Amino acid sequence: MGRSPCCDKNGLKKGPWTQEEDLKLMEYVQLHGPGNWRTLPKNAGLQRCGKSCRLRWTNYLRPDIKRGRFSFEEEETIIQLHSVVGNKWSAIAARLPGRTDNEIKNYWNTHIRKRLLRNGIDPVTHTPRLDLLDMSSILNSAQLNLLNLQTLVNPEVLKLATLLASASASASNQEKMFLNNQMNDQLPSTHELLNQDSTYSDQYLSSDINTQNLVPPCLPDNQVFLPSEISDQFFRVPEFQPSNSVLSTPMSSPTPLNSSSTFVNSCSTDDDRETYCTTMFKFEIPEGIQFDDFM
DNA sequence: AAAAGGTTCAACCGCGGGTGC
DNA sequence: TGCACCCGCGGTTGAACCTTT
Repeated sequence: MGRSPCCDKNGLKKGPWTQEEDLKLMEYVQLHGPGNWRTLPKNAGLQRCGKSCRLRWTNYLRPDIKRGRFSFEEEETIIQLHSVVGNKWSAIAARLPGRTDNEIKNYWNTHIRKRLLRNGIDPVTHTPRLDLLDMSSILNSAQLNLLNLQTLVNPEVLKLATLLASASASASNQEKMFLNNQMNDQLPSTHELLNQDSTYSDQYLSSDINTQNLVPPCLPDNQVFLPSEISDQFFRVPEFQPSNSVLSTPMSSPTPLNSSSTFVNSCSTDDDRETYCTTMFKFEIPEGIQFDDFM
């Protein structure tokens, strides 16, 4: 015997709710409390199925729902939690008072996910997108355009590229698989990539910026990337510090002038956020890198 | 001014876990 | 133990709205 439908579809209304329906639902729930969604529509005089009523109540009519823009803090919380629990919207919503899972899911799909993709971060794994890293094409084009190199890649992404390139040149297939697994384990998370203002981002955002300063601080100048140098020093994972994070709510924490946090705290629009995040993921190839040595 | 394309988000759908009989 | 039902979750849809050409 198959599962019976949640409600009799015949004669039941679908689509947007009217003010009158909202009123009926709110009055009923205020009197009897939420629950018993199957019998609620009939008792409340609504031509809707229970599911539709529950959804309308939990996502829209509930009195404790917070409407309006997501704050930087909320956005940051969503990214952090998503990196841990994935698409568990209800779990994320539980940590954001007044926000519904549906609202968070929509916000993720329409705003955050796109921004991560634009910044070269896989929104599922929260790591740099390896599918975008066609190493040979990146490095070949780098070689061809060495004199006019303004590649815009996150330093972590470049490290990956150079590591993979050097590994490809010398490693067996098994070694390559091992290397890939190791790197997946050691890659910094999305939040960490967006949260490195205490390391390289300050340099990138400072007014006296120059090419030499753009060398990622965890890599020595003129360093040649070789398989033997795959070590923790290249994957220094910064300690999570919410107060310094990229997406902190304005005025959330006092920070020094010229810091990235100060910059972010001045962000008030989506454009500001986008500009900031884009800046975070830009850098130039340092002059000292010897491409020939690992090609 | 109008058409086309893009974006947003409320609402729907199907599935699965939990529970009671 | 198995079935029916309730409820909640995550994925998807489509209408409304906005932006671009």
